[in-house]
Amino acid sequence: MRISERRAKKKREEILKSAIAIVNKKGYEGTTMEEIAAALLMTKGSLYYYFKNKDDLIFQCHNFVLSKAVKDLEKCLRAENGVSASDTLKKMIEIHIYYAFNQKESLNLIIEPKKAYTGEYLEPVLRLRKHYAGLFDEIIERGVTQGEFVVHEPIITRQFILGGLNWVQQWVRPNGRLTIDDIIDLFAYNILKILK
Amino acid sequence: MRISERRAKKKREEILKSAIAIVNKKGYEGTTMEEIAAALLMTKGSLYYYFKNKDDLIFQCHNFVLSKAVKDLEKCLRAENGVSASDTLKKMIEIHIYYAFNQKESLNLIIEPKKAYTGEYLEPVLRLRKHYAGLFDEIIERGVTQGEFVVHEPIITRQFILGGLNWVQQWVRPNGRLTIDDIIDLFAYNILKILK
Amino acid sequence: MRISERRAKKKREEILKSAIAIVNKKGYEGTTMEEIAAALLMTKGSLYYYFKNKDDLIFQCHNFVLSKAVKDLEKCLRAENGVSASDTLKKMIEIHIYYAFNQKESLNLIIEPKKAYTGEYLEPVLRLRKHYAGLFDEIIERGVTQGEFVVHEPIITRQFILGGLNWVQQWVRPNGRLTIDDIIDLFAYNILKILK
Amino acid sequence: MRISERRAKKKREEILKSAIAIVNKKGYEGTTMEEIAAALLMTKGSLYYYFKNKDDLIFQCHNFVLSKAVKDLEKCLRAENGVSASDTLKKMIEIHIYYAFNQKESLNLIIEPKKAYTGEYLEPVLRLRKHYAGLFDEIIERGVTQGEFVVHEPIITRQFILGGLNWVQQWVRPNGRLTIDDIIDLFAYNILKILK
DNA sequence: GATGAATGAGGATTCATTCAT
DNA sequence: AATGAATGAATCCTCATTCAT
Repeated sequence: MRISERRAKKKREEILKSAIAIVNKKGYEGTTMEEIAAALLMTKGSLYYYFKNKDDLIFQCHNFVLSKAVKDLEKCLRAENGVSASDTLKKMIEIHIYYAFNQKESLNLIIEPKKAYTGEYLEPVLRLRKHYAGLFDEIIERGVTQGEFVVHEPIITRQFILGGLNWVQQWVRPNGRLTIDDIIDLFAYNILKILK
Repeated sequence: MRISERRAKKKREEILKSAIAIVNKKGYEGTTMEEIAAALLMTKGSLYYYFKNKDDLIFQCHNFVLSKAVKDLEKCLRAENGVSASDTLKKMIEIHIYYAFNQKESLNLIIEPKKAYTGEYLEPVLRLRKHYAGLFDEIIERGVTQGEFVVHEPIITRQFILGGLNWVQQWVRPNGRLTIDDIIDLFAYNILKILK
Repeated sequence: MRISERRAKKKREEILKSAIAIVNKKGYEGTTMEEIAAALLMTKGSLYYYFKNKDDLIFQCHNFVLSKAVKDLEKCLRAENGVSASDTLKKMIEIHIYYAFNQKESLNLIIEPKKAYTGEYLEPVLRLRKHYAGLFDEIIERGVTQGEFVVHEPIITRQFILGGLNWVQQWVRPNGRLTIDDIIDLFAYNILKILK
Repeated sequence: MRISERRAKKKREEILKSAIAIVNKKGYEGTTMEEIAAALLMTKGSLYYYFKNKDDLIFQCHNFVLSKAVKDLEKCLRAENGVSASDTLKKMIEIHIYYAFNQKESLNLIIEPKKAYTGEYLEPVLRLRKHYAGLFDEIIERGVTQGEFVVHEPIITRQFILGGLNWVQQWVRPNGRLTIDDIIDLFAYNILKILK
């Protein structure tokens, strides 16, 4: 029981990972169950053994990666040592860009949830996204409290910052003139200019 | 001929405008030819007299709006009076947000062109977008030249700024707590903080 | 406009008639859109030009024939001349058996509507059936009023009678020992025995 | 062997009983192997250890119930005490209605066997049904022989009566205005009117 | 120019069935 | 005996596209 359950979970993750790659290449509507199955050398029907339907599968793709990213951000945010808000934020920017870049295939923050998800799946997606965004609110607030940041309308500012960060997936290409670390530095530099 | 040509052109624009409204609401994949036709009290078939196919039509929607936005931006950029770079940029931000707000989907800069457009349509879209972005580069450069802005790596900074601006589409809702004008002010405020 | 409308209606009826034959041979679930289309030398897709979906098509099949039967029964019931209730009823039996026999392919009173129809289609089917049954109630009631019939619990009795009549489709075969007219006579004889 | 055989038989019956309940609720096509298995806390696959395939299983459901009904009818018919044909018939009506009411679908005499059963299963079903009907012929004949009934064309009359009885399935609902016993009385009353 | 009608290529989903373990 | 997993055929339905009139 234990074993088969674990095996099933592993398989589910395997499917998710493969599906994520396809979804991010072709988009939500552009991806077919057929294609996902084929990439795994399975048949369409088998997918339905592991996922209720396409919406479910795609939803779990999104969830899978976003949850991981959230966990990373939270760890960074909860670090107990006396790190300044600026440094924590910079670390968070790094994490975000890491996901957007290395896991581009998996964390599509760009798609509009309302178009991609319906009914029962929409709400959890929105919740998770809100949570994700909230982590940035938290660090901004902390910076303000500690007198490190000066922010007018923090929510709008956070929206602006996240927009800039998300946009990375649209244009950053590996092997560009600048390294990822360069970009992270520049972004952090710009963002701190806004917040100070 | 002349007359009929002109009439056809007018009809084409009429279709575009109606289609844009629908695309804005339902998105690219969510829009059907049927729906576009119905809204104009035409039949599906007739659309094919004016547009080669759906991709063509949607492409032209995008083009139509983006071109108008470009024209607006250019007019603002070319205004000969001695406006400061800051003020010009603020005006440009206003224009962008206006379009992002009112023409949501047809000016969907968030869409990855490589996903949405194929073959003959991809290249013009990319070109126009590059042009659009270039207008922001231009104003930044001007500000730098005139000693008004101080920018490190202007392209990266512009990408960041445009990201923040494009993202507006995803979250600005009419009747929110803040008015569009408030948001424009806040965005300009933040952006100028980066650039100064 | 007139013409094309009329042509469409004719086509719709053509489809219905063909579909009716198939549905009655294979049953509701056993019939596929493919099959219906093939029988008409059309493609599946075309059916959807005329009918919203399978439920709609099947519903209209049922409706088409049942409505005709109802009309026939009503004409017979409303005949102004001083026909006795017995004679009217006999005529109605004849009509019912006529449909069950000659139009066996089309009037399947046997299928359980609740299983075959869903949502929006169930209610009209039930209503029409109730109406059909009501016509028999009417003649029974008339007979009672006129002192011609003596009936205890007319609804139950009518249910019993209609059951016996509907059953005809299960066993009457053309070219049996008895003619249809024989069967009608025998049924009328038995039914009148119940009612008198 | 003996023991395991007996255990298998018991299991088979257990499955049948559970399946019958489901089939009664959802009908032949509406029932899935999955569902039957789930109700028994088994998996789909296991069912195939006990039954060749779905047709087999459903056929045996039908058989199981119909055989029991036949047995009940026969017991009633063979009762040696000097019961009148009328009383025997009334008892048979009671049995039929009891089954029609409680075992709705699995004793679905309304289903056209040729539609539901194929190949090897069709013939036994037809045979059993014929036998079932024959029991009613028998009592009618006995009544005639004993001078209790007067029947013209007994086969047609029996068809009519059985039709009325089978139809019960379609309309009797628990908690109606009349009790089952009321309905049995009324049916018997009407049927005897025909036969006398 | 316009349209009614038809088409056909998919795509999601269901489910009976199989089979290695 | 049982099951988890996989399969594939079948089925409904959508929609861009075509074309004769």
